Amino acid sequence: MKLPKETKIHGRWYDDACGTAFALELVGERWSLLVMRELMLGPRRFSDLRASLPGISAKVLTERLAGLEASGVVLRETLPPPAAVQVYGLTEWGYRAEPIMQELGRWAAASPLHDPGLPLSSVSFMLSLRTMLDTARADGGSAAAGFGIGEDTFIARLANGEMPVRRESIDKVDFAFLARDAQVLVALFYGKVDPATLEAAGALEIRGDRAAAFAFVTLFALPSG
Amino acid sequence: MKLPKETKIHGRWYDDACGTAFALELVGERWSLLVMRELMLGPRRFSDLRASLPGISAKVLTERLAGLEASGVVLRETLPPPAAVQVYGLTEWGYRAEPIMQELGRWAAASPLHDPGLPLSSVSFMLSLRTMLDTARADGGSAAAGFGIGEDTFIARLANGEMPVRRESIDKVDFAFLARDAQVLVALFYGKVDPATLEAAGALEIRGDRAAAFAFVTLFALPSG
DNA sequence: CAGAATCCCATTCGATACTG
DNA sequence: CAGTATCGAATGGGATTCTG
Repeated sequence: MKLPKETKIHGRWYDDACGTAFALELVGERWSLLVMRELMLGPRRFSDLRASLPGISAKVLTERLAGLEASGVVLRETLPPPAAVQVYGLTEWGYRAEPIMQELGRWAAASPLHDPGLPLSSVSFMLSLRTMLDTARADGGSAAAGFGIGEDTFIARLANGEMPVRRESIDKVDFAFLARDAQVLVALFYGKVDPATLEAAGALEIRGDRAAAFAFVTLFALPSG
Repeated sequence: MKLPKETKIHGRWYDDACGTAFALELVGERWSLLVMRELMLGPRRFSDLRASLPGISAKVLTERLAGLEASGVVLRETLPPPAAVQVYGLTEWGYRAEPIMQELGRWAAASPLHDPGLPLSSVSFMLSLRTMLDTARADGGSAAAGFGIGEDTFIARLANGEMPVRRESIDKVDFAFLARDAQVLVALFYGKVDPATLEAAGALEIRGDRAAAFAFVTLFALPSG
């Protein structure tokens, strides 16, 4: 006779009261943190997530979402009619995991083995901007910067040294960067490639106040050493 | 004919330039971060590591150490004679991973599911002190606090709002806490259990300047909510 | 299209035994 | 003590299929 195999929160790996160990039990499985990363800028649908995470299978995504939901990190909700679609979003506590990803990224960026040539999801790029914002230089400045990356649009609103980013349509911004993919923006913001070159290649379009847009780009930089 | 199967850095999981994803390729395997945690306060021997990580097998520990060495996180060295034993330590870059663990711990501590009753390694406890130091209250203060936890001894040197912790014998400190295990110190520092109770139970001994020791304890607290 | 269910192979893990 | 070797069991994850 088999027990009905209750939803397990994935049984206690490390017998350890350390907060780090507990966190790893919650989000230490393969893919978990990357799923959370993709939700960090707002709820998404199952297939959006799948598309943003090259290599994840439907099964694994289902499992991770279920696990994260059981852990109180993810919330599954059905949008009100007429949309009536299912979306997954982070709980308030889930959103507070952003510093974990920032520290991981900051640390890994200092590795000599890092290959920045790989593809990048639009969310990854937008989150990296938040991490790489030079708060000293940005302080006092303010701007509403639009981003169009493939099908996705975001607005980053710089004010008081903070810069929340939201998935939002980009009308009413001071300027906007429209790019085919996130790598183009990596070249622009971190590679400091000349915008004119990218525009000439048809990979980038800058709308609105171009001077302000160029100034905005200078607020971001990879850690120096 | 079989290829000699070169040391693989464990082949590319996520095809993703995001720093977070890359970090997870380096240290995202089960146990990796906990091994690093145990090395965070100084080099250890294989069997010390095994003893501090309840549940890890010799095989997995060997594999993780090799992987971390290949990634440039861990360094294997042989102590000069007459000791001549093998120890594993973090590289300079490896030590810079501490904020990752702090953020993980901080975040997980806010979970309602966290069970603080589990056993805790001495390193976990000492690292938690660094995380939970109330820098506002500690600023200006200074002290050399000794800790004896089981067989391990550490000194935490508070000065200028910083508090490095080192594996070191505890003579020449202002005061020292001697405890049977880390849980006793959790009760003292975070549970705010009366020291007298713990001493009466034979679980704790406080040496040196007791008043200063009591004041020191008040500098640490779990996040309020 | 969203996602649950099944199948099956590859990998990983842990226990035990063994070695310098 | 510091691992290596081997083996069986558990798990993971891709592919495919099925349902609303």
